[in-house]
This record gives sequence, structure tokens and C-alpha cells, in this order.
Amino acid sequence: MAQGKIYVSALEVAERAGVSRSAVSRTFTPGASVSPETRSKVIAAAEALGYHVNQLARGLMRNESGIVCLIVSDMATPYRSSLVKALTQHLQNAGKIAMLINTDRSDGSVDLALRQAIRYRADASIILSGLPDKSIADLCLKSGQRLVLINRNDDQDGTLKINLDDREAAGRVVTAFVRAGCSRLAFANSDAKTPSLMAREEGFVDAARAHGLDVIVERHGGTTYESGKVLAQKLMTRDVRPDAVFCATDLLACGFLDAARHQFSLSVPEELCVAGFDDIQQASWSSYNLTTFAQPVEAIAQEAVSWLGDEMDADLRRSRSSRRLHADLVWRGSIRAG
Amino acid sequence: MAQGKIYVSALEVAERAGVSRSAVSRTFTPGASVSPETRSKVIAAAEALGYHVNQLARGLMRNESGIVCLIVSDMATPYRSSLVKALTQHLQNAGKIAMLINTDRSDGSVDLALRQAIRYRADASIILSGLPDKSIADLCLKSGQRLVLINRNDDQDGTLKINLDDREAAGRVVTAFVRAGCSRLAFANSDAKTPSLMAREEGFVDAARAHGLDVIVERHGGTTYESGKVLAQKLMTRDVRPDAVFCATDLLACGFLDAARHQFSLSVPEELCVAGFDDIQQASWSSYNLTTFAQPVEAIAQEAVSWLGDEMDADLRRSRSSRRLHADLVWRGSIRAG
DNA sequence: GAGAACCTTGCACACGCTTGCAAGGCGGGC
DNA sequence: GCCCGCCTTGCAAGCGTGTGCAAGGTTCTC
Repeated sequence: MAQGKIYVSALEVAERAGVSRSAVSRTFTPGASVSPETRSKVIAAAEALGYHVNQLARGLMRNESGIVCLIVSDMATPYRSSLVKALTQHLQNAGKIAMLINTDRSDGSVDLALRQAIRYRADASIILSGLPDKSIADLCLKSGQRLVLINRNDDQDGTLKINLDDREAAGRVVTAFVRAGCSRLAFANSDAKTPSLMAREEGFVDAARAHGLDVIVERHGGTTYESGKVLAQKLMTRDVRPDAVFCATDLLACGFLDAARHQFSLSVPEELCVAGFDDIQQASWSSYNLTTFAQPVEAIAQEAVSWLGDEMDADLRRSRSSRRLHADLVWRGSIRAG
Repeated sequence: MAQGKIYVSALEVAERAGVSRSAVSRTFTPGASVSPETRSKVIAAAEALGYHVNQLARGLMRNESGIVCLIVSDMATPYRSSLVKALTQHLQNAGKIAMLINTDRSDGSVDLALRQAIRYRADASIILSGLPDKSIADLCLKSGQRLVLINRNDDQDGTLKINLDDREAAGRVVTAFVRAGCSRLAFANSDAKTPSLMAREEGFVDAARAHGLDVIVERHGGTTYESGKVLAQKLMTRDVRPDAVFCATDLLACGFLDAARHQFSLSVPEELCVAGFDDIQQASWSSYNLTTFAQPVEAIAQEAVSWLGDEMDADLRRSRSSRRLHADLVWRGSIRAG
């Protein structure tokens, strides 16, 4: 009784329905050949007994578990959690299921996560943070597992890389700042030096230079609210205060705005223009009202999941292995109108 | 090549190591009897071939998949995502793995989710939102699956119910409001009528009554930032404005605060005291600086996961089937000091 | 009405693993 | 020297499913 009675198997259903076990199997296999009457007998019996196909066994046979691993750190962060949500939802719609692995801990934890994915014979892994060791990634691919990298630009063959047009987006912010009459530009970054963060930084600096403007770059900590505050301290205590700052992330921007307003009593956007990136929920809250770039979360999820569903041979897989999506600028109140 | 070579099996490892398949199996089974030399031969071979135990097959045999289903809606919400994160982490530490199921869609979706859990022979399901149909919950239990309900007070036997002391917490807010000299109390709630939300509301109303005070209760929409704003509209346009309002949730409180400050130009806590519940990240942001109750997220996760790990017979399971945790009051600046 | 084409169904094998069982090897106690 | 017990190891049965194959049944065509 401690080990409650086990699950009911297809055999029991077959016996009750007076058919063979294969008939049961076929009833629950889309596209298999079963007569309507057999099917209904089976379904009735299954219903009565509370039968549910054992996906473990099915996965074993089909060599396709239906599991997709989501490998992620900082998952309680607004942007990450919305991405995880979208991915989970899209996977469900596609008949797959999400397995969640947290990699906040040590550094080899992405590798550990991929090992776990292999053990569960996941059909694919989607990596939202960190980068896997080449050898383990190769093992995944060789085993027939698909790999999606979001916002990491590793050049691993056979994976789908989804990125945004970070550089171009950064350029558009410069334009907006210039139109607003700003000239003392700054970039507030975390020092995580993630590919996408660096792309924004470099894009910003380059575009500013094209306008003949220099940029003060400051980096600190992780991409958190607190880091945003610290960055504000650093930038706003300089001899010459910037009048426009692009924060690499909305979370940074929120911290930055709070510090700028409450500690330095600056009014935004009159004395200071600020832009962020991600368009997290909080960016639209009236205390922040932040002009920012929207992560196309739905499009990312859509793209990733549909790629997983695609039938494809090795060539096609390689040819479509990189997607670059567009980040829309969402105008709110933290930049003066041009 | 389209269907990349399959995974390497224990048999191949056995052949390479010159031992039997059982030896390989035992090497990767903690506590099994293998001599050190055999073990090291096996490990070497496994390493060389890139072998990883197939958890699907292992789960099939052991009747224990290692999978735990997290059934959740609104997972991009700050509180929910932090709970999901904590649970995922604790499960990993316990050697289990989290399967994530989103139930934002239709209403029977919790049942669908549990069906999915059954199909994957999950060892347990943790339900963070919604309530399962009795029959399907019974099926889970009968199949030997464990069920944890967080903040839902269904009275299903054999499940672990984790709740907070919502009523008592609400009472403590009343005390704080009274100490601050407030007398026109209001409660801002969503109209979701979730057990925990209603417990807070009733606890607040009752405690106020014990102090001889009436409470204006307003309910609207989901537990979102936007609902908080609407609730502020409703409460602040009354003939007699409340001077203290307890929001059922931090998200409501943030919306409420923003509307109160920016639309009604009220200063908090001078003219209006506000309290929330959950202690989400944003509550500590300086724009809000919200006095609130901390969801003991870690303790909840700890409690749930350790219960899952417990060996227990039916009696013990029933006797420990309900846990009530304490929510600490986190003092910040949205209530005047007494 | 006969033969072909098609649909349905059961059999049996395969998937990769765990584990009870028995046999073998080894050392220790008398 | 013998017997007992322990540790290790291989064998083989089984977990619950999918699916190729062949046999049987039905329908269609001419």
C-alpha cells in the first residue's frame, strides 16, 4: 500500500476490450490502422480502467521521448521567465513537453544539464544561458538531439542560433538620443560580457562615433536592478554628467532610473534620457515608463519550436542554422520626443 | 544521417569493457555490488563511448522516473517564477528533475496537465495554481503518484497541502495600520477568489472588526499590476478615501501605488499607508519600497521536496499531509512607523 | 462470380535497462 | 583440509510499448 498499485497497462485494456494488445497500441497511435469499432471498444475500456499510454516505454521504442530540455539560469528574472513561459507554451502546442533545468550554480552546470538531457533522451535542448562544452554539445548532436542556442553566438554546427539585431537596435537608440538633443552619451552595462550585451554596447559606441560622439561605457555586476543603481552612482558622480544613457537591460534601466530620480533628483526625460532593452513588464509600469526594445519573445519561441518540428536532413539543418530577429523600439516616456 | 546515429547502449559498453551488461548496469546503480576493477573498466569504456544511462528505460524498470511535474499558470509573474525556480533547484538537489506544464489556457487544463504527468509516469506533481478534478487526482494517487498542492486548500486525502498563515498575517497588518493611526481601512483584492487571497481578505476584515473598524473591500480582475491601478481608481474616487489599504498581492500593490501617487498625487506613507503580500523583487525597488509579507519560497520548496523524498506508508502520509508556514512581515517605507 | 486490392488484426520481436537467482571464487575458522 | 559465508558476476526474465509481417476478411472491379 505504501507503493500504491502500479499503473494499468495496455495488456489489461486489451483483455477487457477483448482485443489484442497491438490494437490498443494502435488506437493510441495517430495514423495507425484500427477499425472504428475496435477503437471505440478500446477507448471505452481504457476510460474505465484509467489507462494512459506510458510515454517512457513509448519513447524507448520510438527513440523519441517528446521531451525538450530548457536550460536556463536566472529564471526568476522577468525576461527569462517570460521566455520560459512562451517556450513551454509553444512546446505544449506542438505536442512536446518542457523539462526545466536550472544552471544557477557552478560553472560546469550547463554540461551537467545537457548530460541530464541525454539521459532522458530529450529530443532537443534549448539553451537560454551559458554555453556548453564543445565535446558535450557534439555528443548531443551525434546522438540525434537538436540544439537551440538563444542569444549565444557559439559557432557550433547543426544547432539553431537565434539572435536579435542588437547592433542595429543600439544604432536606433543613438539616433533617438541625438534627435532629443542629447550629446553626452553613456552606456550602462553589466560586466557579464554576454554576446548580446556586448553587441548592444559595441553597436551603440560605433553608431555614436558615426555621429561624431563619444560614449562613456560603464560596466558593473550582473544584469540586475541593483547593478543599475550602482551604475547610476558611477555615471552621475562624474565631472560631466551624461545626458542620455542606454542601459543594456531593462532591469539595469529600472535600477538606474530609480537611483537617478531618487538619489540624484534628476527628472526623466527632461534632464536625462534613458533607454533599456527587453521590454519587461516593469518597463511599462508608470514609475518607469521606459522606452525600450521589445524582445520578440513569442517569435523566438515560435521559431525555436517550429525548427524542432521540422523534418530535415543534415544539409538543410545547417543551412537554416541561424535566425536573426528584429527588436521593435517601444516608445514610452524616458526619451524626449525629437 | 538525418536521424543521427542513435545513442550508445550498455551492451556496447559491456563489450568494450569485456564484461557483461549487468556489470555496466550495476556500475551506474548506487549501492550495487561491483568490484572496483570492474567498475573502473566500465567507467573507462563508458567515458570513451559517451555512454549515458537511458532514464526512460531505467524508469520503466524501476517504476520510478525521477520526474516531478510542476503545474503552474501565470508563470511569468514574479512570485510564480521565483517559486518555480526554487522548486526546480531543490528538485535537482534531490536528484529529481522538473517537468514544466503551463495551464494558462482553458479551464480543464490542470486535468490535462495531470494526464501528461501520468503519461510520463511522474513520481509526483506539484500544483501551483488551479485545482484538479477529484477523479483525476484520485487516479494519480492510486497510481502511486504523490501530489503537492501549494496555496490551494482542497481536501484531498494523501496529498501534501502547503499553506501560509494568511489570516494571521492579515491580522498583523491591521495592527500596523492602527498603530500608524489609520482608521479608514480598505482591502484591494483580485476577484479570482483563490483560497489564499480570500483568507487574507477575511483575516483582514475580521481583525479590523476586532478593532472596531470597518473595511471597504474592492475586488477586480486578476492579480496583476493593471488591476491594482483599477482598484486605486475605485477606492480613491470614493467620497471618503481610505487612509490604509492592504493589497492582496504585491503586484496589485505596485499598480495601486503607482496610481495613487501619479494619478491622485498622494504621498505614501504620509497620506496613505499601503501593504502588500509576496515580497516580490519589485517590492524592494525604491519606487515602491513596499512593506509586505515574504512568501517563504525556499521553505515551501524545501518542504515540498523533502516530503517527496520521504519514505512513508499511507498512515504517515496522511498524518503529515498539511503544512502551514509563516509569512514574515518585511518592514519598508509604505506604512508609517507606529 | 472470381480475382485483386485494401483494410484490419494478431503474433512476435525489439527497445535499453534492472534485478532475482544461482554459480563461481575466495578467504577464514575449526 | 573442509565447510561455510561473502563478494562478484553472468544469465535470463521482465518492464510497457511500437511495428513489420503475414493471415484473414471485406469490398470493388470487370
